[in-house]
Amino acid sequence: MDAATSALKRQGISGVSARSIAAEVGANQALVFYHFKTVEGLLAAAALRETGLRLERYRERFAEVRSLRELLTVGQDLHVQERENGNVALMAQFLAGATGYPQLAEVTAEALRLWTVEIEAVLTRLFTGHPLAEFLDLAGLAQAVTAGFVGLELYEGVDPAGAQGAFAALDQLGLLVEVVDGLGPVVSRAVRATVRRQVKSSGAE
Amino acid sequence: MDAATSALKRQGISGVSARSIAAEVGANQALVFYHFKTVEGLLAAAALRETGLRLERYRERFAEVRSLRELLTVGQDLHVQERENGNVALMAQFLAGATGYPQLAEVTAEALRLWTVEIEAVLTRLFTGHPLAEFLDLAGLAQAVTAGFVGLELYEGVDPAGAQGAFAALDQLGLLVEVVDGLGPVVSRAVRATVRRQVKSSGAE
DNA sequence: GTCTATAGCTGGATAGAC
DNA sequence: GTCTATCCAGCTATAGAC
Repeated sequence: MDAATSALKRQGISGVSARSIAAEVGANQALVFYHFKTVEGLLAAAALRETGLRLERYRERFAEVRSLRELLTVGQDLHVQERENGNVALMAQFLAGATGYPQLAEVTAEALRLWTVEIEAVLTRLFTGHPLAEFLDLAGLAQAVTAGFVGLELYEGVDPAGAQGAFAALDQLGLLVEVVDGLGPVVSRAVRATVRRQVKSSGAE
Repeated sequence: MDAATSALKRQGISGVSARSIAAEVGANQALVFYHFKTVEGLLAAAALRETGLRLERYRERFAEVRSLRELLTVGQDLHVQERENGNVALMAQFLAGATGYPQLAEVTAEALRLWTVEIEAVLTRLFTGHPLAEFLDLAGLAQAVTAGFVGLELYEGVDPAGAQGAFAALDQLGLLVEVVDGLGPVVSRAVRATVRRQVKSSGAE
């Protein structure tokens, strides 16, 4: 499975094969079929195992997050580290492989779900007791965060400077939100009242 | 080039070949090499042409956007339409193909840049005269929006319901932002002053 | 469980007829 | 510009020795 992931990182989904994977660890090509039945089966197994490893590694960090900007910081660390390890390219390959490889599509969805659950837990913690909590769909936002992160990862794959710029802009935006958020109870109440009115009239989806 | 994109949509980067592309239009496999030198060359040419077509089609819509939520709406329309046409899967294939196919990486970056420019123009229009305009990095945010959109597209590829949830949550968030934004000059001035102070002390990146 | 060997296929790419 | 024919490399998957 290690060989599968590293072959995928190096050669992409279109270059990977039972042979290239086996060569990665100096093993024999036929073993892939003996153990995993098909190449796709091996890739799927490797994907699930890999996601588990990554999640374990970051669960602690997630638990320590106390603000949106801290979440972004963890995201950035994760981004840098995972990129160095090549796991970003890996995700791209799985997403691409989802077209035409149903088994791969399934495990990729499962992997993203696992990340989303983790993020939703963080968001729930952050917004417990927040005046606007009732107007936010945290499950949906967690999905948006996961999706956005995936997008940033892939964006960096083809335009590193652009991704940097995006992260910086988001950090600045996070700062803004925090400031607005910290304006105090008077503003907070005003916002709350206005939101309630507006939400009613516009019919929040 | 039409054949190239449609083959890519149907079979993914790992399934595409000079033969499968040629078969798509009942042409001969050797023509790929005659006209484009390599398969990768054909894919790159097709990518650029496709991006141009998409952009033309949405430039008008972008020009009519008057708020963040309208931008999201256009994004959602774009999302639905492009997904129906299979252009989402296409983008995933290009991003994945960027690993190991340098020419593909280059044109993919170029395509994303073109979208980002378009979005930055919209953001600039939206935030001209806005009290917080000076604290926002619009170029970076445009990149973040493009990246986020790509992520959502790919997310939907493996988990359609999840992407729906993300879009809904973002819409709700957009509503919130608009409400806060419309609180009037008093709050607006307070935010501005506070932000200025905070930005100075924390040193905005 | 791991190997060799091999069948059968599909791929990129070229030469050359038309 | 489009085709046929072809070379050769690489692929999945299996059979069977060890």
